[in-house]
Amino acid sequence: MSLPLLVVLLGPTASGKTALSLYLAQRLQGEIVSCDSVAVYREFEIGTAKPSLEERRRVQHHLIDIAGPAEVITAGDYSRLARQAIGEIAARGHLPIVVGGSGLYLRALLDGLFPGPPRSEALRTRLRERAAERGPDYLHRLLRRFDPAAAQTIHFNDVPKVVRALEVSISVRAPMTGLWQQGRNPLTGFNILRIGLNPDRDALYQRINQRAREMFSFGLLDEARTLVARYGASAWPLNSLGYKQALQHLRGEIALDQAISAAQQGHRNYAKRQLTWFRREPDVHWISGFGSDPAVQKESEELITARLQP
RNA sequence: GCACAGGUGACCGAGUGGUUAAUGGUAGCAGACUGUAAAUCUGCCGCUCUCCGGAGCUACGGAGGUUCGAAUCCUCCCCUGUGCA
Repeated sequence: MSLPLLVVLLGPTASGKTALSLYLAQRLQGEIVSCDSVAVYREFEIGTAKPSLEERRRVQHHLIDIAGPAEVITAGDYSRLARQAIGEIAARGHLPIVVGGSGLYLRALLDGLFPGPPRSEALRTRLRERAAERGPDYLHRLLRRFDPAAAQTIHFNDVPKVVRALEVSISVRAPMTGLWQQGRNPLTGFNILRIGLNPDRDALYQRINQRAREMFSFGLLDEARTLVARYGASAWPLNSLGYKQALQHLRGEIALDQAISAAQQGHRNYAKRQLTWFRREPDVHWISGFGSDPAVQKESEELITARLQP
């Protein structure tokens, strides 16, 4: 009895994951499970390069627009919801295709997270207040007491990770790295095929530059303005690439062309980080090219059909 | 044409006689990443070789000069900006 197939399509922003996923879903009776930490939010449209409504009518999409702009979705939330969606798709006899650029979300989905507590806003605020009083090293020194092993791995400048480790260690009353020993809760029951898109770096950067510029000409500023008016400037996803720069311009801090080039640069840096993350992902079938390229689409389709017929 | 100001490594920009291959920043490259991850953080970053301790070479517009020693001082030349003509 062979396990149902789960296709995972990964790659940096602007590598053509959407185009490829639409092609594959249509050819192979697939449904798409987005793995994108910003596309989960409604009303974030232009800056997220979500598939269009027309595309979403043609192919069933999941995990897009599942939360309001003022809500917070975490890797844990994503993992649970995505697993549910994948199970349902497989039960329907369709091919689940996970399409993503958010490395942590993908890992949370495939490998799971350690059995730790979710974030605690109250604890975090308290920690940060103390840190403000007692200096920048304070949190890391504290972590050395609560979880020496974690303190060893986490750089003292990496405040968010230090805070999370403290948050876990304090609320569980045991070192976080001890919990890690219990392992993760990986996704089971599927035969996973990972396909990675890896276009030429210069070509990718050019495409990113062009796309980021288009976001502005397609109305990113208006969208950002509306979101701020409705949900306030502190809505978390407004910190995302493109939106952040749009807001800086709306506040009059930078000129429009500066906002555009900052957004382009942010996206380029992000793409590079994604590639670093995905290089560590096991068993990826890397294809060098864009997902919009027919040859790449053909090659991916063949990879999948080879796995479908045992 | 004259008067100022200035030309520094891919870019911006400090340095104004000696621990200077040259502070910072940006870009770029590489890496990390266990519940905000489109976040956050780390390393490398003139060239060549390296037993990774280091060794050699080339560098601050160009050419000369002063000096034990110059990106830093002097002379001439080239170029840029601003002002006056």
